[in-house]
Amino acid sequence: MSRTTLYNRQDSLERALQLFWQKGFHATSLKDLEKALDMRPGSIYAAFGSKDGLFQEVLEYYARLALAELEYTLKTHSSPLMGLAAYLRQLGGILDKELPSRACMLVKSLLELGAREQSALQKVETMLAGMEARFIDCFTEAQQIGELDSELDPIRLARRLQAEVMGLRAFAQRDVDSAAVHELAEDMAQSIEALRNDSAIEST
Amino acid sequence: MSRTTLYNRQDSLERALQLFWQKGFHATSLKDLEKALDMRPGSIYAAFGSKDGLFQEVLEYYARLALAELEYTLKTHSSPLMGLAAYLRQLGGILDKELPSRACMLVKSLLELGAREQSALQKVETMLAGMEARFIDCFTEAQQIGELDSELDPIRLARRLQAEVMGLRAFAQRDVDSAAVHELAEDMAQSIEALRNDSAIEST
DNA sequence: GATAAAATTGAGCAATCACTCAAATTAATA
DNA sequence: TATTAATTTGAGTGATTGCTCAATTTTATC
Repeated sequence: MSRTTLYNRQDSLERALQLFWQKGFHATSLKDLEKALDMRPGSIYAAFGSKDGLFQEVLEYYARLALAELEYTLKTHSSPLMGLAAYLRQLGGILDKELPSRACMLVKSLLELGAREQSALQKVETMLAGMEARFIDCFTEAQQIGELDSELDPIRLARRLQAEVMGLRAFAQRDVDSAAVHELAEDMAQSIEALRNDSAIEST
Repeated sequence: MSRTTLYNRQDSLERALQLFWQKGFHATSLKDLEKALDMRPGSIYAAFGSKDGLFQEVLEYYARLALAELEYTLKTHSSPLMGLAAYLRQLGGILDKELPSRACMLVKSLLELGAREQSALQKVETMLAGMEARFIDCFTEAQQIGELDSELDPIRLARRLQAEVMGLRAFAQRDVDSAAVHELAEDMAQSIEALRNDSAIEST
């Protein structure tokens, strides 16, 4: 009975991600996808239902990667605030890597998608809320260990940080030097570090 | 001889701006434009050459408005830094207005357009550089009147501010409360005000 | 009112869009 | 090896894309 799928789903998502991330949803045609995935239209529709369906699965894949990267950076640093600062500095090197786009794919989608792609847009919103939630946890944890003033609002700080990341990556999409983006990220990282309590700094 | 144009060019640009700003370049069809401008395809092409040509003229119109708004805010405030802070606070109210999009149309275009729209993309880049240049002038002037520490780099501050504006407006495109955006803008505005020299603050 | 030049029209072009489905192919089981 | 069910194929669907141009309409001048 049956026949095992020829195409590796993860691999297909990876290839589709390259395309969608670079060109956006509307500018990516099914012809493009057929070529990139080396699949015929029928196979694509059997596997993913529609262009929109494939896009949404790609979005989830992207968000999973993005969250994992943040998680790794946080884990490999000594404290929440130092971890967030490192995350920003890491983004400062985004022009050196060879990526489909410097801008965040969630933000690209947030700005591009309209009411006709409401379902995907909702997914984007949920994922951005997830990122914000992770930032909130960071600041809350920083307060609990005495790294951050307990008077400050973790939610407000998290939103500010998310806006900074969005801005940094949108700016990096401009035709600018790598050095300019590094400097920008450095300035943002120092703003995070400036939030640290003196006592927390002494213990470093 | 001759016949005067029936359609008002400025009015057409205004209507096209609403569409392009809301839906983006790719998702806006000529059918959409025909309806919005109440013009038949031939007239549109006689007046603007192509969809891309119309889009570029709309971009220029948008940038002119955006720069004028910044200029007005700067002029109606007591100093460069207070003007920039006011500009940010003003953006905090963006959710209250009824605009085609909360995101900056230049940033939307920067993230959406690809190599196939290279000419428009170049225009976007130039206009963003123009905005950055205006910010640089502000910080430089602030230094000249002693409002800003002369050790600081106006270029670096300007890029940071541009990234903040990009981030604020991208964040505002999310499904969030007006209050959250106001708070975010307030925090950014205070970061600008924190740059002011003590002597400048005393003289207020 | 006749003339001429410019502006506007809208049917329709070739190309591309996302997508379908009957037929062919494949692989696991009997 | 034959059977069977799942997978893959790719020619082709109708709709929509950006755009053209011959014909029509309009207005300024004589």
